[in-house]
Amino acid sequence: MDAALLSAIGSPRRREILRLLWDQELTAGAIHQAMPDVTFGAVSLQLKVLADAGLVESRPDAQFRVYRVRREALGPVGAMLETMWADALWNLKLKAELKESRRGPRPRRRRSKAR
Amino acid sequence: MDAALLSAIGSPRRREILRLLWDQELTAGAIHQAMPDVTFGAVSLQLKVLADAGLVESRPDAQFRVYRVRREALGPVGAMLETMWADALWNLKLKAELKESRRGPRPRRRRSKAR
DNA sequence: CTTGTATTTTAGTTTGATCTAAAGTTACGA
DNA sequence: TCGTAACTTTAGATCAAACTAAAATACAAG
Repeated sequence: MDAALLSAIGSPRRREILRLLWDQELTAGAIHQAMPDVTFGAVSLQLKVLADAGLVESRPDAQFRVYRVRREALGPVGAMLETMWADALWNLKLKAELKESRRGPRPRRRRSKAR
Repeated sequence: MDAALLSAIGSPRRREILRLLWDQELTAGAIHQAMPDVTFGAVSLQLKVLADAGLVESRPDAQFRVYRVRREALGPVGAMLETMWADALWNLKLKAELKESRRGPRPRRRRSKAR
């Protein structure tokens, strides 16, 4: 219930992750597969922000790392998010919103392997 | 109850304004007086963001413009903010947090009048 | 120990958010 | 109508969030 929580859920990208994790545990890799427009590294960084804010936690599981939401940390905001996600209009807006809110460099061509 | 609300309360500066307005109406000028580290223009811009998110509204009053919080738009988040503000520890942290989270240019010396 | 897979961390880049300063707008009152 | 006060908007500057690519780490299994 502090400022870090509020700024954590202020980011559409992080809300996207929360939504994926809302009713299932997922590995970092699975989260990344569901977010094809960013690199694995970017997902990992946002997971760290969420973890530092206490909104998600992870445990090792063989060679994987499994993430889950800590709903209790969200308090009443959890219900708000659920309402937003249940709203069909919101779903339609999601893609546009993510595209709009993109920051950072555009994808670059991977340098072709030196031979 | 949409994404604009969540990103609006994600900013410490805007939460500071919400707090000032929480239990009283204030003119834009009065808000600025309570925030001596930013210019009037910056306050006005943040008030616009809050108004666009539906979190505050304003009405003209003679030569002034009076702002007030629309608590109903905040839903359960309002109670969360109150809890945060009631927490004495949070109060101690406020100044440091604002200093840390500053963005944009540092104040420049006002150019001395050409003579 | 080596190889491969999963993830984190680092270094560097881009862009939007936030700011300042100044110009523009609106409304009151002399 | 003119001036002034209150506020908003614009143009430009700076900073940190969010990204990419690549290097580093962790850990399992052969």
